[in-house]
Amino acid sequence: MLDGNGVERCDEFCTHDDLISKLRPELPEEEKLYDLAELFKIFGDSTRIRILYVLFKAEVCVCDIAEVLGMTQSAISHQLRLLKQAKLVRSRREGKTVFYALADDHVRTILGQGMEHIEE
Amino acid sequence: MLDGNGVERCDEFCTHDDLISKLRPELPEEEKLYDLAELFKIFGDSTRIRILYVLFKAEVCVCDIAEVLGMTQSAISHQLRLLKQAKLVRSRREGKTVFYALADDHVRTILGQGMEHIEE
DNA sequence: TTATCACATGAACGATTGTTCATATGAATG
DNA sequence: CATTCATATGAACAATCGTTCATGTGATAA
Repeated sequence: MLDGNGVERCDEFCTHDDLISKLRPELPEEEKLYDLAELFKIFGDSTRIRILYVLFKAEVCVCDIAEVLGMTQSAISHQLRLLKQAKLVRSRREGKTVFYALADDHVRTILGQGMEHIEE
Repeated sequence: MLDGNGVERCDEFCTHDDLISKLRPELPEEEKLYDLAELFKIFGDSTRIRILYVLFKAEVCVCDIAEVLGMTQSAISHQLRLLKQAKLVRSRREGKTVFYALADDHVRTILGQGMEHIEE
């Protein structure tokens, strides 16, 4: 499956060696591509998407998110943890309550672009 | 876990009923949010991200993608199928060879925005 | 301090997902 | 036609992921 395995490689006729040697160095670092996939993985769950849309316009506490989405506080809290680790949301404590909000307009843009795509 | 379950709900004091009743109707349709998550799920895999970046500038055949990424033709083909179903890539047949390319600039924008986010 | 409330977290189970292997399709060539 | 080559696809297994349940943490108030 790796290079040099003749069985899995195309013939000389199909494999455009010059194209390949040109493309390879133009790719971003392997690690960045991995991190990028990890980022989109966070967007790739309907519960998290719904949470992000709840936060689209307002700053909301965990309890209210759970209430709006009809899910347990625990499930929401687990997802908020992932969203925060990915820096898609930020949190602010006020007494016993913790308010969450979208981290920046970057998140809004990505959500908007995605929404445009599926509406085509 | 659904509404009306007192155990899982916050108290009156925490639950901001007016905020909730204001937020709920502002959310996009449940189905759209689900579809949006499905879209981002496609971006959320490093193999697919790498394929998309191979296609970022050039139109490339399946065999060459496999060669550049050092993976089997089968694995690449399976992923290209998902990418095409999500309309992130388009394909063009030329004899025995099938060339793939990014579907539109929408895809480029989403990739670019994501890349900016992780580089912050 | 003790009790209560809002939220966070660890373990575990069921469901989803990506790869491999084997095989099938579809196009060109002899 | 039969063969070859590029690609597509089905089944199956390992690994990852999201939820639930139980419990822990941090803050307020009595």
